[in-house]
Amino acid sequence: MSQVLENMAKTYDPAPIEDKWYSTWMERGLFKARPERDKSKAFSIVIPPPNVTGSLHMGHAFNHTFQDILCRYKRMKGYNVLWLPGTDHAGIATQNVVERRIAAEGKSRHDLGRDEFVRRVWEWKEEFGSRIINQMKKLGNSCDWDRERFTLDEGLSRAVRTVFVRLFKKGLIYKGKYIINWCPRCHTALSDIEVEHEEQKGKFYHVRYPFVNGEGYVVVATTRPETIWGDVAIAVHPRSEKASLAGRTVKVPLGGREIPIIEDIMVDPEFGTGCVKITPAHDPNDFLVGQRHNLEQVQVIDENGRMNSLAPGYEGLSLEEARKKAAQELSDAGLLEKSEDMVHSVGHCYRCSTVVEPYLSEQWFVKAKPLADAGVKVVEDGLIEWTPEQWKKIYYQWMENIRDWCISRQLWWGHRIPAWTCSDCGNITVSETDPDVCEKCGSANIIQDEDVLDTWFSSALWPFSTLGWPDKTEDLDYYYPTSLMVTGFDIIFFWVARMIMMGLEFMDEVPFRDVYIHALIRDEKGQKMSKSSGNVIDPLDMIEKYGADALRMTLAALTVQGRDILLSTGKIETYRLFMNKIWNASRFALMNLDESRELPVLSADLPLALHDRWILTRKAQVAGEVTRLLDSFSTGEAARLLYDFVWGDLCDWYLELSKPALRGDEGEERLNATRAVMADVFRDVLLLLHPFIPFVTEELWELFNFGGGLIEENTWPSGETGFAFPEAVEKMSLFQETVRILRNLRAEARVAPQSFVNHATVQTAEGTVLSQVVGENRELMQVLSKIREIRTLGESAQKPSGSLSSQMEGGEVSLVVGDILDIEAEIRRLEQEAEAVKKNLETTAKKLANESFINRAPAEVVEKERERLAENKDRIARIQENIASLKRS
RNA sequence: GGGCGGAUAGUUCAGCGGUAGAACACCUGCCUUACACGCAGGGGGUCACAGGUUCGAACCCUGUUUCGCCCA
Repeated sequence: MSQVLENMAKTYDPAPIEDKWYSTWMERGLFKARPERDKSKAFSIVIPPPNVTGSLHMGHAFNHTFQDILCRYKRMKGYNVLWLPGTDHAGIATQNVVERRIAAEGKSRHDLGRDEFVRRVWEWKEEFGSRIINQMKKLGNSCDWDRERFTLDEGLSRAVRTVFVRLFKKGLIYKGKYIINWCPRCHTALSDIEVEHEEQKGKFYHVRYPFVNGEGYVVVATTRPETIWGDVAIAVHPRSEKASLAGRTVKVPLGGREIPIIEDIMVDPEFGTGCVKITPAHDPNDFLVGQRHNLEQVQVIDENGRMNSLAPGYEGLSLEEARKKAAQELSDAGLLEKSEDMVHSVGHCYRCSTVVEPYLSEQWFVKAKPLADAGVKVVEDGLIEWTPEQWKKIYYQWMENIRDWCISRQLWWGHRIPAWTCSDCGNITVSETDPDVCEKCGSANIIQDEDVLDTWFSSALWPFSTLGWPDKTEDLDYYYPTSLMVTGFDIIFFWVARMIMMGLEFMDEVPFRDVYIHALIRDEKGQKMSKSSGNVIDPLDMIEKYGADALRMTLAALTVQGRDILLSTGKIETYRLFMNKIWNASRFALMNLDESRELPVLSADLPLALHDRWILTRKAQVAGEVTRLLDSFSTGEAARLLYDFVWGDLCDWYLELSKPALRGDEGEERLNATRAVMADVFRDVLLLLHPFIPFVTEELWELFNFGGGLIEENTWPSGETGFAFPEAVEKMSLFQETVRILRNLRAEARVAPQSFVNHATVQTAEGTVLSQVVGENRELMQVLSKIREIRTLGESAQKPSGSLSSQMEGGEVSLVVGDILDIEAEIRRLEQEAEAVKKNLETTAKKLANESFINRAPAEVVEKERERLAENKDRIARIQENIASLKRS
């Protein structure tokens, strides 16, 4: 045995191989993208940038595996591939992490001051930012790491500023005092989509507001009695029975302010009491009502989510405390009519889950409508294809109802807004370079806005900012628009939609041609993986335990359109076994190819056996199919097809069938032919598997010595090989069926697995395919079924007595066992078989008895049914005969 | 309230007009010279329910039930 084989472990161990090959790929510049002349060859993907301070979770692993499969596939197809990696500065999340860190030192960011705090975040980024990048490498990501970007790096910051300034000058960015979503814990504004709504139990308080003049009161229902302090009006619907109340004045039951009853169509007369209290500073709908009616905005809640001094006696209370106290106070005053249980939807911060407060403050906004209109049009025009298509609808729905985007965040970590307010004239100067003086009055008394931009603002520019924009770069020219965007449905609004809007606005072209939206990874019970529920499966643990290939193959094979993926270690285990299978199959092949270091070449004049022609044909079919599947982003089906082909066709059948020839039992020529076929099949199988499991295939490629450099530098198997024999597929399936029946009969007869049965017969009419198959492959059939002699018998021939038999397409297979010990049992078995055939026969007969079936069904379907009927009739007759003969004996 | 998706073997899921499939799990038996991380054989399903379209429906249509997600 050669050196190579001796070094090949009996069990596949990924650990020593994966790191070795990743460094080799890097050294050889395999992932390096180089723009060239022919633009039609460009294939580019920008990675959805993970949070720089995060670590790789299963969602990333899944997302990246998908992209990596396509990138590697495209390289092998001859494309000029760029997979551009990078990370995101994740404003809120990262700032939170660092704040927590310094809190451990007993300090707040305010103690440090802005500059020092930002310095500390950068420090943290330098320390941990490379972690996730290294984790991506462990997975095998074939990114061009020389082009790695970060949303806060110099170039991207320049892009952000350029975009901000241009949008501002175009009137698409404005500053204003509006009600926004405020996270009292993160101390920042959030955009609408950063709020997660959740159904919660609460109380619906029915509160009396007494009239100022005269007796009586109106009843208003609210879930938030603490905001009564900020009430400035009561609204009724103009066409409801309550409309007559309009114009009267009531007294706010807390604080006693006198407020008017007004009419507004926002009120739903059917809901609650039909009277709504208006608190413009603390409710988004009320805010709009307040604007329409020019109402005062009374703010009674502060930025920490506590009551302020405008609510005397409540100052400093949390909202929950205030709510309780208000309810109590109202009840004591006899002003609480009733309180009922109610489930209502409450907004939470998507970063820290704190209840979000509608909060009145001055913020920056993007006027989204004009941008969204363009974004809808390009999708309608088919310039961006969605897979699966259903997500298009969700996209339209959101884009068509888009609201202005609040982009300012009260954070320190992020792109600081490039706007300077003049203390003298109040003018705002917005500029790409830091200005020294006010552009209007020339005063040097200008102060930069304290806020930073939403991280998603910079992410929206990712497809072009990473390629060098605003500069005109070669990369941008060659790789933009990118080919494909791969991401989860949860960030269609956050990211996909905004990239489309920004791409169109600044590049005048879509950011990507295809969007592939995938599902989420969940645990085996279907729960979302989260640290708090302790059900996280860490991809790095899995890589360490099973190897990156096994994890990748699992993720690929489990991919199904439109369904979440329920992952468990058991599933990864299954695919780890597949790695071992490929490894050992290759080991077997190598043992038999090894004698001559030169690889045998497949040629037309070699004596090919049925199974050779069959495996070559199947391989070509599979190659064609996998190609088609990958072109339509069906990585899951492709992976499953390859799994079945390798394990089922190649290992279970072909390798077993090749053994006699490889032992030399069939002579020199057959030995050579078998080697040539085997080498050819393994070569293509490794190529086809490579995008899915790059490490083990690279290792095996080298062991086989297939040449052509690294495996990925070789050409993708097209499926058109010139070695396809369609008739071999049908013949092989008859061969397999015969063997299966023989094995089954052996088991029925309780023949010990290792012992040989003397003989068996296959009874079939002269000249059938079956008789041909048996005639041409007798020895192999005997080997696989462990029978010394298999004879073919003509239709009318007398079958040897004492045999167990079973029917198959075109004939009867019998295992001759001499004395049948249990004749009764055998009769029962045959009767069962007859019963099954009869059932089939009945359905077929019913169909054929139906005149409209004969008339309307396609001719070939009818023909097939007729054949089936005849076949089943024969089978039953033969079984009956067998039963009768058993009964005679 | 509006929308989307799922319901197929014990479990996880393929299949999406022409006689129901895989993987795990289960049962029987095997260390057969690549692999016991393996091999061979086997059992197991009114394809949620009710209508409809069709010669023919797990598959298409309409309802119902139920689970999950998104938006308000």
